[in-house]
Amino acid sequence: MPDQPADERNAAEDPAAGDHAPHAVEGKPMTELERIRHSCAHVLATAILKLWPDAQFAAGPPVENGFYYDVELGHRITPEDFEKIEAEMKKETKANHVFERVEVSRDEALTLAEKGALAALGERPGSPSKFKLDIIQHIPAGEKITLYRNGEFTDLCAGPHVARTGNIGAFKLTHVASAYYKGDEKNPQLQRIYGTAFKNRTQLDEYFAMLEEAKKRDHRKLGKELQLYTIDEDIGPGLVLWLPRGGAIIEELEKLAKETEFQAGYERVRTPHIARQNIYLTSGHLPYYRDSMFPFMKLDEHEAERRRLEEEIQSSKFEIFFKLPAEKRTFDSQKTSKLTIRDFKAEEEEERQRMERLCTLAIELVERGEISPEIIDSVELFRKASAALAKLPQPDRYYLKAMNCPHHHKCFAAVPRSYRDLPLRLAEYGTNYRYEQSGELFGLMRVRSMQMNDAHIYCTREQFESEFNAVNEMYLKYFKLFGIEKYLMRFSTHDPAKLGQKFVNEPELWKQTEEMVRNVLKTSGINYVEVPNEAAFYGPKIDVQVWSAIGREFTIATNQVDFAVPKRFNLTYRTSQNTDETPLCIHRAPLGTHERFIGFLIEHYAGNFPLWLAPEQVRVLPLLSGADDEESLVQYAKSIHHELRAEGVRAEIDLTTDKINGKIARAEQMKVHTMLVVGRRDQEAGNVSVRVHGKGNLGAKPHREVMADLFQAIKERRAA
RNA sequence: GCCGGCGUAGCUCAGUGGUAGAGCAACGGUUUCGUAAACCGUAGGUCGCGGGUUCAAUCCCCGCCGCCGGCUCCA
Repeated sequence: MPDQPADERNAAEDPAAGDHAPHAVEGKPMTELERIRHSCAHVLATAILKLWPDAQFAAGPPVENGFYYDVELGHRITPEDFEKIEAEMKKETKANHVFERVEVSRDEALTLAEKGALAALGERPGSPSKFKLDIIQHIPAGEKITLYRNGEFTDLCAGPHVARTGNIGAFKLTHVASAYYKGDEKNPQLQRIYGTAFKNRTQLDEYFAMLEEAKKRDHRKLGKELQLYTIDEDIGPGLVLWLPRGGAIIEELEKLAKETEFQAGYERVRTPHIARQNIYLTSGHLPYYRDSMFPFMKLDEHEAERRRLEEEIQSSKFEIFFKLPAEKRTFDSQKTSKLTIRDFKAEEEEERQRMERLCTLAIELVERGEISPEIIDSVELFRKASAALAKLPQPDRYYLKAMNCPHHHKCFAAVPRSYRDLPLRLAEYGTNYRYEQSGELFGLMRVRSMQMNDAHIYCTREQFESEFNAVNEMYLKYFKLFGIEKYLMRFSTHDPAKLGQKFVNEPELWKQTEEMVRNVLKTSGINYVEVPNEAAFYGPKIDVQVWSAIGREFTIATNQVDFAVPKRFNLTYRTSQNTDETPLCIHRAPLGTHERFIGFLIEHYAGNFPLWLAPEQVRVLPLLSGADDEESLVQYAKSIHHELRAEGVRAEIDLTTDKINGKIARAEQMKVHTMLVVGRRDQEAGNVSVRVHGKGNLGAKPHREVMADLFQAIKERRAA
């Protein structure tokens, strides 16, 4: 990275880098590969300056699979420019310049930046290195400031670097995108040029070959090819239509979840997709997360009347406002960016009261003869319309639910609860709708409608630890079943300094629950990291990250402790001492949402689902020629097909008269798990010939044996 | 939401300022055929949508919608 720690922080926040990314952290030495990439970023900047001398550079760190450099430049760099830039870079690496480290004082650094000589080939009078200037100003006092030189190029940089530009073995620019300076959308947008570099050509080639492989696993590509799902723009972006083959996977996942949860003592509830506004005021979601929810549906029997009155109020407001002397217009509305629930509810009322004060003032002024009496008409109109509006019944507002908790809390509250009822575990594959920003939508991974493997566990403090542990056990069980080896639990905790602001003011509960969660994680030997200051406002949480085979990282599931919202809902149970107590709530979703989880599974399995999950488990392929004497062979094939269907196996049969090679090719392309080839020879011997996707021809076996094995493999959810 | 790129048949893609093609899939026919594609034929498109420039627009310009790569965001 060419810059000082300010930039390293920036890189550390780069989602592309990820927490597992081996990027440089202050105080930790860079790996050799990182030094190569970091140095290559300097070479990139050098090349860009040779082509466009007025380029201004910001940050250029190594990231997970390469490096980037952010540049401000009038010319819009496109991939067509890459060849040109790479040619210049080549010259620089061929020249084999030394990376020379120079320690400078803060003043020297500032002077150079003023002269435009940082991230530059020399001084550029009149165009200071503005981003570098800003970075220098953010370097903490007392910290060393260093420059690195390679050839003509000098950059502000904490290092380290490879010894010489020639040590960068092989590199390639990959793409260009835009990024805000320091990741803040209020800052200018820069062009971010991505590239990658390796020790040698072979490794670079291997990397690109790996990318090609990864592309083949992309869930969007496979999802289309395997006819799992579609997203139709007439239905809406981010709204997934599950086709029968994808629906089959959903069925299996739900069967799995229902079995597992039943055995773990969960009970299932079913709740509607919408709810009235009030519930989201109670839960706190509406003031905080209104932007992520679809706009409400308004059911208003008095719509026309209400609109008329609102217009009257609006116009009389303006009349009053403008007829008042300027200095009396104390109209400034408080900024509502930090809405609390109460504020939200009271917003309209406060506005009305503000106006009412103005009305009273107006009347006083008229009485004192300070202003013309015609304002009285407006005041009367305003008061009349306001009163009439207040009398109208409030319209109903319904929201699509963005989460299931409020509905489940109401299920808890519907029946008087005793400590004997706890823990109460309410589960539902709930459908949620979230209005994600358009630019966020991404295949199945980020959608606007989703179905979540949700449940809320209501328990006492004494029960908490064992309940939380049981949830974790369930996660581990699922990881094993799906062969997920690389996972990480991010345990997000609170910052005591922010109690009452970002986090509910319950210091004891925070401490207790965090300690209990930590205990569970430690004793169960789960792979986790603790992330301070990232908890939910109502309690500590665990985000479960897994990595797909193409190295994409996904937060697949979440597991949260909630000791605040149940209180808001006045949820209580009767204790053995005959007092009322608020339960703790554990929110958990081990299989996340169908959308994201299946998206993950597609990439994880590369579309080659194990038998129990495969959309089409078996296809029967009779060897047919279309001749007249094949009737009994057709019957044999059909009987096998029927037998499978009768056992609930997703089996199809291919009765076309295509050659067997053609039938097999089609079945393989759709990644059908097991193909049963039946010809005359098999029929006569009571056999079927088994072919398994990815394993090829396994030869003829007795029909009964094959069936029994298929049923068994499905029943035990065998891995392959 | 922001910056940039892209949008041609069900799918993968070619193509041009003079209203469009290929392969696969589909459909019809022919084919005695044992483990990744037999052969012939037919049909299929308002070239994302709307406006503009032009004698003429799928192609050039503008707006919108959608997708892709990033940024921001992610209870």
